[in-house]
Amino acid sequence: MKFEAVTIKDIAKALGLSTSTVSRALRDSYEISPETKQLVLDYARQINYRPNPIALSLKERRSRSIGVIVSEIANSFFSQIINGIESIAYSKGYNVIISQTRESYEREVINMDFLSSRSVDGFLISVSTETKDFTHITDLYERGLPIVFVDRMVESVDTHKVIADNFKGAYDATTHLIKNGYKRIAHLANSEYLSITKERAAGYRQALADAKMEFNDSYLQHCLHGGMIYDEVDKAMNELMNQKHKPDAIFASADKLTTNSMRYCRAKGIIIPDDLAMVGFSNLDLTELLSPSLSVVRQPAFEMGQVSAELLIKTIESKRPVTEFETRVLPAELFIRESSGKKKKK
Amino acid sequence: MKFEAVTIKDIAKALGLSTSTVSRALRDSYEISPETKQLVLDYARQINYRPNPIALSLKERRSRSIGVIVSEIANSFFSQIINGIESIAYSKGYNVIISQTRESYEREVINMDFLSSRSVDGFLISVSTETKDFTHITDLYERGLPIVFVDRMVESVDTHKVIADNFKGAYDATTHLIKNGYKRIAHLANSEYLSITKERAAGYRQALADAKMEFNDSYLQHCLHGGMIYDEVDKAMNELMNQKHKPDAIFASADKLTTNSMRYCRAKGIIIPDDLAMVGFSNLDLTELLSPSLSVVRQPAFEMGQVSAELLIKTIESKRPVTEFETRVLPAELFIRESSGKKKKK
DNA sequence: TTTTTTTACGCAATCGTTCCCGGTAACGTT
DNA sequence: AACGTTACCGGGAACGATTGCGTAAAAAAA
Repeated sequence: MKFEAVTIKDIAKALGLSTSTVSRALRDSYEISPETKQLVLDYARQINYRPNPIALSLKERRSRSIGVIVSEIANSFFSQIINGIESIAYSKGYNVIISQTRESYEREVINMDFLSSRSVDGFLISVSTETKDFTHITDLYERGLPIVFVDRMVESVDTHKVIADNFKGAYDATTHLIKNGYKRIAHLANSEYLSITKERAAGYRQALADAKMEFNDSYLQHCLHGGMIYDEVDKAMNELMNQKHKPDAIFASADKLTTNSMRYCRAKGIIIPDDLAMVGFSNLDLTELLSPSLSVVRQPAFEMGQVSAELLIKTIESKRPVTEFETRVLPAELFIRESSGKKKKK
Repeated sequence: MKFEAVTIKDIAKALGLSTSTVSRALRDSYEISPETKQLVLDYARQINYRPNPIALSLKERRSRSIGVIVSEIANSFFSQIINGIESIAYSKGYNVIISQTRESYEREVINMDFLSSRSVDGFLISVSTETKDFTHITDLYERGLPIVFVDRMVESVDTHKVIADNFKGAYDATTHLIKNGYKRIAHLANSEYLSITKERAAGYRQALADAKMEFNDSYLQHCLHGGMIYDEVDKAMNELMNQKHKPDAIFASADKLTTNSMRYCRAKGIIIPDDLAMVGFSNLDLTELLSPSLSVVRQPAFEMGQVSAELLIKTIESKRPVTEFETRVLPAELFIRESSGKKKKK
């Protein structure tokens, strides 16, 4: 099936003008007489002329589109980020092309490759949990393609970064558990490769240290795919719960880690918070409907998306190569609900 | 910032050939000698040549991209559909551009307009709850742009449609409530404009009729934005619960209707299922973690996405205008959990 | 050896748009 | 009267790739 669009040539022919004149009239050039302009404009509106963005892209060597690399759009955190990105991008005339890695390094490479060959003008990236080799990113970066990291960044690449205050979020969550009387607080962490994992773990450890509590290495478990796969959470939780001194609280550092560890507790008959308290990093909007309702550290995902899109577009549209980059840290907020209720005396 | 890509001309110049020869060599044309082919191929690989898809789009008058119009990607149902679409589209070399209406007619028009001017080769549409005027769709359809409807379709447009068995899903859900002893079953329905709303309401009414139960008009409440806005659910629930003979069960016909009516019950101290049983159309993957766990009619969203993408791409790539269209109806499955437990005797 | 066929490549048009060059009037300035 | 300005507009190259057509050289057939 084919679908014919109106071009500048059609207007030129119909009006007995040249394409140059029509083009200039449409762009409101000073070299065109007001009458001709009006003529062209009226006719263009009448036949519903739309400039062909593909021809423009070819000519201007830019596509006015940005590529977004996230792990999963089904994850509230990322879908909120995307909403923020779109709100800015659309207002500035940019198209947003979303690509999901599902936490696979391989898919990240393939997708970025695909999008860069589709001539996106820049990337907004939250790297996959598996990614430890960054050459696919640095290659593009070195060829001059603007890149902004959101949430999960690559330290070694010098560009704009937008993150939540992971350290403080983790610190607050852990401190909250401590204040509520929990003594053996475990940390269910994301992939070790991620920047956010390190930052959150640091906040967790600092909170323990400030409360003069000992850090126990066996209370720290990592999940390579951020809890996306139930089995890895199951395994990690078993490691935690099969110890002699099992934890009485868990600080989970990702959305799926949190929900899947709740699933685990359901399956094993572990009562939250009586047997095990729980706080997680999560942007779920159903936390208060869960059983029990879930205490979370919530990141300002929408704003993170907005800020990162603004920074990216600013970089794309900059005339001179950008050399000064900023790292924006947005606050993360702790919401206290039932899952981390005060520890009951036995 | 600019980012120079290597073109076919660079290869031609470097190898002392014409661009035609290079092009043909890359496409493995028979008119190019094996030696020249090898030369070109080797060099192309060496300098990492990628054909410019924008130039191709301009020439071939197609973009190899499809536009997807959904209400919200944060909705599990739609994000699963999108995953299905992407799985097919990427394998066939198509790009997927996602656009959210947030149930706004205005945004639907703007977004479709934007995407069609960006030369998508076809649309996969699930109309917004507000949409009752379809001229923005029929205009494109009449100009020959392939369109496939997913889930929420427009009856009057003759094209491929992919839906779940809404009638049966609703019938099963209602019948299940009846069998569990509920006598006054209300239906919290989506926007009246939607095809799915009518189908589900029909299933609901048929189930009542088959059980020789009376249909009570005051037990049917519509929400124009599919429950996306809490206030409309609050209002509808108040209408239901402030009656003299208030319902003892609710069949909610959308994801957000279900979760927001649970919020309502929480807020009002209504115990589910003791005071009010609940079954909803939902593709949430957290239903078993809710309090109480939620009985749902689940649609095969991923498959719906796959099937619709296949139909769309088949239409796009068809040489002759397509005149035979199909409507694929996929089964919806009822999952029974706590929220619709057997009615307790008072 | 001559003619025909085949092989292997280049030229140029094309897609829709912009923009650098021009060019031509009409008018004003010496 | 001769030249410069200004206002308006058109021709055509360019962006990157494909492709119909033309053609030289080589190979095959006569």
